[in-house]
Amino acid sequence: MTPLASDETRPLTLRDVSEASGVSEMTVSRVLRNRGDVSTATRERVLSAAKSLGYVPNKIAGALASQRVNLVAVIIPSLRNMVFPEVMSGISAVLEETELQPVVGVTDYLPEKEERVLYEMLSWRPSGVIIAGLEHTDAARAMLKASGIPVVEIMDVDGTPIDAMVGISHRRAGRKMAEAILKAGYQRIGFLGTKMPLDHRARKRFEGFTGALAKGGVEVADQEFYSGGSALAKGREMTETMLKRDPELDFLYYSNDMIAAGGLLSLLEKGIDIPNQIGLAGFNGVELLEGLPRQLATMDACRSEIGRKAAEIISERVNSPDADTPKVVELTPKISYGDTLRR
Amino acid sequence: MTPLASDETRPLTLRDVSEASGVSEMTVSRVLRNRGDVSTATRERVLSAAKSLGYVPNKIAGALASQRVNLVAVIIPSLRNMVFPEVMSGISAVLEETELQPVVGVTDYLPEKEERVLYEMLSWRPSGVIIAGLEHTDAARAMLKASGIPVVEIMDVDGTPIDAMVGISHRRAGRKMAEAILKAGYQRIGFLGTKMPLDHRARKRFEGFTGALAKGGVEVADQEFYSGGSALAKGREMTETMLKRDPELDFLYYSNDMIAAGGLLSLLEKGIDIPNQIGLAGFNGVELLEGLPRQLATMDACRSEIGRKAAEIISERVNSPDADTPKVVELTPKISYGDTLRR
DNA sequence: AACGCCGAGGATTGCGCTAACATCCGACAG
DNA sequence: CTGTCGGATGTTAGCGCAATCCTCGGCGTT
Repeated sequence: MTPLASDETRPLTLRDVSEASGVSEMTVSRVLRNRGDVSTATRERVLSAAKSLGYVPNKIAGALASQRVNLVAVIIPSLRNMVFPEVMSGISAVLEETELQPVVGVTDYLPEKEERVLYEMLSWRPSGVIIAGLEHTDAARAMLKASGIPVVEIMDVDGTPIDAMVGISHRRAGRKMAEAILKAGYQRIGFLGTKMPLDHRARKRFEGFTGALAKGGVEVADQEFYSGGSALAKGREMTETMLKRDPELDFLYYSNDMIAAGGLLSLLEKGIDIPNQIGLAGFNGVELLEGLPRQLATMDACRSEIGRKAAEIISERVNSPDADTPKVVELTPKISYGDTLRR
Repeated sequence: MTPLASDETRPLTLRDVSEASGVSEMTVSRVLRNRGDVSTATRERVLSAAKSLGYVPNKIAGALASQRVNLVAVIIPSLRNMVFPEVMSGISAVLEETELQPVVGVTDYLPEKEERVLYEMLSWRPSGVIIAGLEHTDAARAMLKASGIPVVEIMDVDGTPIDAMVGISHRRAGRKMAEAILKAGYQRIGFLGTKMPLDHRARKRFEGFTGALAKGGVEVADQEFYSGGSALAKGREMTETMLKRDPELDFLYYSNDMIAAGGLLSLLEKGIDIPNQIGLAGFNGVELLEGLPRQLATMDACRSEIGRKAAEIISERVNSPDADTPKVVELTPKISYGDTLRR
């Protein structure tokens, strides 16, 4: 019970446990990993010795010796955008059933940082990589190819994967929303979103959106972009700015739900008739929306499903390297009209 | 430039680079780590060889050989509560200046999972541990003590740290809010929060809160607890339930800002006069609040500062193990009255 | 009684790298 | 011309574990 913690903590090794329990290191190793035949008697002796010493196996040594590392690198742009924690949940949920473990790296939407983080992670020789987006530096792409491990690019399927990809088509998502908006009879449409040079998925949605509008003979009447700050507050600000500039707008399409929620609150306060005078739509289907005064029109990005599928692909590939797992999984976001988009 | 990626990818080692550049493995190692004297000529030869092969060092082997691992384990209950990503930001910001790297483990607020996650992380022999909360299983506590590495418990300082702690006093936070509420003349006070058996910090706030109310001769008039679901929606529901049960309430104290925001939206829709008919307060000071129709009264939990301080302690301890770093850092949350708490 | 088999456990080797020491060589002082 | 110093490199020996192969003894079979 009492961890004896040798006087001045030389770190414990298998040898310590083996000496304490009178068997060879190998047997201790077998017991601790539940591998190979060990009699119940010695197993128990070893376990109690390990416990009383407070021994924690050294995975570094274990991984080096066995050439197996049960880690999956997960590389995402940010943790502060709720989208990614939700993807993580999906990943964790699946990996928990396996012996694999996710390890997160954050890129802050910077390609060079992505490259650095990737290098760091690969240097731990993970069993697989899940990485957000299809856009990477050449070096990053080369590393991923050369790594020889399963790589799943997630969130987006508008492009060519290095290995496999799981996500939705953001172009199509933008298009679908544009079609729904036109069908509902809106005409004068504003777009509000993030500054897009680094947010490829928002850009693709925008492209799909404007493309579909164009097909209907409509152009985006006004645009507004932000970066940084409280998304809710920015949504408010941008909405007010835009409506001041062009009071005739009858629809606002936001590149994410948070700014859309800000816009919604702002318009409601002004007593504007939603969805008749102005319609609104966001993107993502975040949980937060459920508590808003009106159900915001949005499009579910299948976040948790993306995480789950990606993790499943990695897990299968790790367990049976030659089984042919899908290379492209395109999920279909469904539009939800809520109360802010006429039907 | 072209990663030659030997026909059927035997993973690259130092030896491959050493052969490709005609120097010993040791020299390659020195170059790649920027350690020791190497002439500029060979340095460049080695670097270009490494690059053209696409060599990525193996940190597993490196860590085993050098007995040094530049990882800091960060163990938190959840990523879906914005509090923790914000703490993470603080940690990352500081660690980025050092050679240390954070690795996140998530416990889902479950003590046994915390224990498992901790065991996993310690088995990678990190250089330090940052762990949320002061409440851990005996086994977890024992592991941390025995690990011989710096341990910083964060978020909370109401208790005794294993090694060091950085946070705020949640009891005091609850007390302060109670005092502000009483001083403003509110009398009939409701409390709404998470089910608390596992949320020790919410519990401590509640204790401090009721304690201070008691001193003012007031008791909490009604309580309501939730778990799971969209916090914003839950805040709405709970608020409505509670007011139906006791329409005389004149103040609602929520254990976090998200449910408080839900309550705020709900009350505003009903046209209730805030803060005169009913006052509201939350806890955390989340960024989201900035976009709400009213500025919610809250108390800043110093999240990013906690992360930064914790990371600084770890970093200092790693670099100079005997320098005496502070063992307890108590930050002082400041109350912000906003528009929902009379002054 | 001879044989083989299997469960239980030990001995050896090496994973890829770095610490620590050893070596080599040219420069420079005396 | 010798001694010495230090910059630049190589050599050796593990780090802590798991793969692999090995030993040993008991047991059932024919």
